[in-house]
Amino acid sequence: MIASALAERVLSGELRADDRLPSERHLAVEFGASRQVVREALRSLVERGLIDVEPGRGAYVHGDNGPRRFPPLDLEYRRRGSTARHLSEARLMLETEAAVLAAQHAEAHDLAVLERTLDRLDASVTPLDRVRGDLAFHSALVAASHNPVIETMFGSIQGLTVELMVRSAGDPETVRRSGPHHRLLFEAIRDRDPEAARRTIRAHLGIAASTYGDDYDQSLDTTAAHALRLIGSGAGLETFLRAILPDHPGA
Amino acid sequence: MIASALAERVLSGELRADDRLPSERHLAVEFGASRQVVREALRSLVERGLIDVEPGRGAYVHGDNGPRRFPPLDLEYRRRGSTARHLSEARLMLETEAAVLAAQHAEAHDLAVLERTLDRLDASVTPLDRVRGDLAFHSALVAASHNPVIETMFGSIQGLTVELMVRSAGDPETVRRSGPHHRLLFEAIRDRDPEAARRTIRAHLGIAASTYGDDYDQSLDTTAAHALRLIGSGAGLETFLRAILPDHPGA
DNA sequence: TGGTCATACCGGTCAGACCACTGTACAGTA
DNA sequence: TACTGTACAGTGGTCTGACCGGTATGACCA
Repeated sequence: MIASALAERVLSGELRADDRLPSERHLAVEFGASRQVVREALRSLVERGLIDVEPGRGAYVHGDNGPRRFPPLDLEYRRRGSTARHLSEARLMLETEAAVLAAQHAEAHDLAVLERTLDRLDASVTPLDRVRGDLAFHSALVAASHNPVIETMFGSIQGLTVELMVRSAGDPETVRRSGPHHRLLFEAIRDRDPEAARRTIRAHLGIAASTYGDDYDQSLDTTAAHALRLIGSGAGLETFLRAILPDHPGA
Repeated sequence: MIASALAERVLSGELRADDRLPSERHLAVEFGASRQVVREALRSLVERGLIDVEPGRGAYVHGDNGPRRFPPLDLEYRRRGSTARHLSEARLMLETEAAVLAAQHAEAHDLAVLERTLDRLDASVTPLDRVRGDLAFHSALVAASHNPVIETMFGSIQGLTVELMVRSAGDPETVRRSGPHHRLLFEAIRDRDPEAARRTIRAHLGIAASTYGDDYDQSLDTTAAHALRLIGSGAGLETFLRAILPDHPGA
């Protein structure tokens, strides 16, 4: 009840991004409840991404400033028995559409970001760098589509996408063959050539999919375990993932 | 901390669907914390959909039985300023891919469900019936893709899709022109013809997109308001939505 | 004017108590 | 012996009051 009422304040615009909510003690008085109940309600709102709570300062409506986290759906996908094939199919769908739209809608700022991520990717040395750079490039590509629905859907697979990228980054042959696609993709978008963009992204992700072999129709957990073996990393995937997506809730 | 530890138990399979969690008092002892802190952690898990809490009985791991709700992302899409165009583009992307995959992977059960929803759609009389039937058909189509990632993404726009469908259902010309596509789509899938499936779904959704006119690049809120005017419904969209998706959290 | 300290307020947590609900076991009655 | 009702243990839901560490502001002093 309290959670719903407060959520309504946020959703209705009564409270705006970065606004401070009344204190727990004030809310307890206002709703005629104990502070504990208020805290539980606030916890719900935190979990829904509507607010952020800062100890000693108060609770604030989640800001529109800075990079917004995408609602990750790793859990949902895992629980539905998704395989590497399912994920790859979905990723191909998203990035193909995004590339085509980017070739139509990308603005100067988008191109600058894309080029910057390209430079960074070219300068990558370690697998961690390469995965970071790869993710940045593909995220910039999807952002250049200027379709927030598609972007959000891509964000929902971001953590799992990192696992795919770990796999690709661990195979030198894959890196060698698919590497040039990044630049070609950028050029297709810069030159407003949707068909070239489509062909390039499909070729690019097709190569990544070919690294799977017997794992392609295995569950995502199996896939992730093998990914780290490929890059010979001593750390667990969780640690690796945190290095790349610090805000990502544990999968 | 406690929330993470418990989530891990659920995700690791240590606790399975419908298993009962230890009581709050037991968890408080186990984690050396107060019951209040345990309750807040449990509230987080509830909000994440991992568990259900039943007063007087205890907390249970969310069951795998019965129809699973898709995590709706209406709020996220609205807050990112999505328009009817963005939603339509994403929907076209999802359903095109789903139709192609369905033509490759649909099984006898899928075809039976599709045909049943077709019959129901043909028998529709009121706008409510038509929207219900339309949603059922398109959901069955996406399910026939046998890709849980794509299905989940489609589910994330389900509430907003209903709003699109309300719009189409309110225009007799749109209903007349796009109606036959449903049967054609079914036949393409039955006959294992991905290209026909692709063409048909694109034509089908293209007609729906043409009902927008000036609203196409307006925010989704504007679009929804106009939708109900088209069908001359006395009820608000919220009521209409609830009649179709009873479990849908308020948008 | 800048630095330090005190105070008010913030969220985080604890302990203990009480309430309504749920389920099981046992006693009483037909 | 079988059925029904009651009591009790256990459940989650909530309240009250207290204490802790962190934050921010204002007052005072050098």
